[in-house]
Amino acid sequence: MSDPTSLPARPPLPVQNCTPNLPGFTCGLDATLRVVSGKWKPLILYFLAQGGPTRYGELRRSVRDVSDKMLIQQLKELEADGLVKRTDYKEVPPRVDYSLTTLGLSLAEALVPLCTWGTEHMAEVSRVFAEREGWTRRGHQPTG
Amino acid sequence: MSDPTSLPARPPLPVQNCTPNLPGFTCGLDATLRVVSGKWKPLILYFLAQGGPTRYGELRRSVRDVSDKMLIQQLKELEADGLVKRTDYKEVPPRVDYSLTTLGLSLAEALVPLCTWGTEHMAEVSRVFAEREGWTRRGHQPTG
DNA sequence: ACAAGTATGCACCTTTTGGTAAGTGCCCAA
DNA sequence: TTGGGCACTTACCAAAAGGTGCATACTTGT
Repeated sequence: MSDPTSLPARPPLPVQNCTPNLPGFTCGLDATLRVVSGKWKPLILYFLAQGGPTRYGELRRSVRDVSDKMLIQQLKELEADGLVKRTDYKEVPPRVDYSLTTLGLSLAEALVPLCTWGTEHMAEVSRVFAEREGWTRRGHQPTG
Repeated sequence: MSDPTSLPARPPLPVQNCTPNLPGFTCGLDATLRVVSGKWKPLILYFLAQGGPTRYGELRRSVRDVSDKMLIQQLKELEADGLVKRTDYKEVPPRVDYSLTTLGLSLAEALVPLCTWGTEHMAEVSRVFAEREGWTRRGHQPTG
């Protein structure tokens, strides 16, 4: 009956919507991950979702440890993907700000469950990563 | 009133839960992305969520174009992260299967909105990617 | 005996991603 | 005149991710 090889009566599939569609994407999730993956993109999305239109410099200061090159690059990609809008006020000294588009906002909304999951299971995930990488090297007080 | 510089009365923040927490993760989303990013991981999660315990070979055939090295590697990582369980039946010829853990299943559930988003906006995303990369090289009729 | 299938491991290489440091053109303050 | 802030840009480099192909040890089928 509970023979692992037969696997009867599957409970409701959690990851539906994941049907291979357009060329280049294996599924919706794949498409999504391509636009959000990038070391700083989630953070950028996060800050823009929170703060609304944000100037470059401010964003730069908000997203800690990001370099100019990286920030610009990720912003450009997000812009090219239609997730953020860049507004250049053509002033001098330069003034530019970035905000989420409707698409970007909808993505940010879709990300909420992932944020929640990550927050809830961060301890587990963190623990496992700590061992894989040399994470405790600087000594941020492990167990002892 | 709708002066872009003043931004009054923010609507509800969509990406809450994204508060910097444990060392190594900037936010929950960051933690989540670290465990799901990997070229084949979403697909693996997808198939496991659909099919339940799946033998290596079957998975290999399901996840099209994946190589042994990659599949094994991603499975190992997913296993190390506590998302999938590997069962070795110690038979000969070898028989091993992979299934989602409770944690893996909960993640798969959290991924659903992303799948949906990706599916809904795949056309847009695909279009933009087509131009960025050399996507049209095989000639799937561009504009001209 | 030989090929094929089973689930991996390993060596080597290319591509992608991320990071550092410097420079640009413009203005303002000291 | 020097220095700083603004929003970038560029050249170069290191690290991570991904890919190819061969090897293993054992069994079944031809």
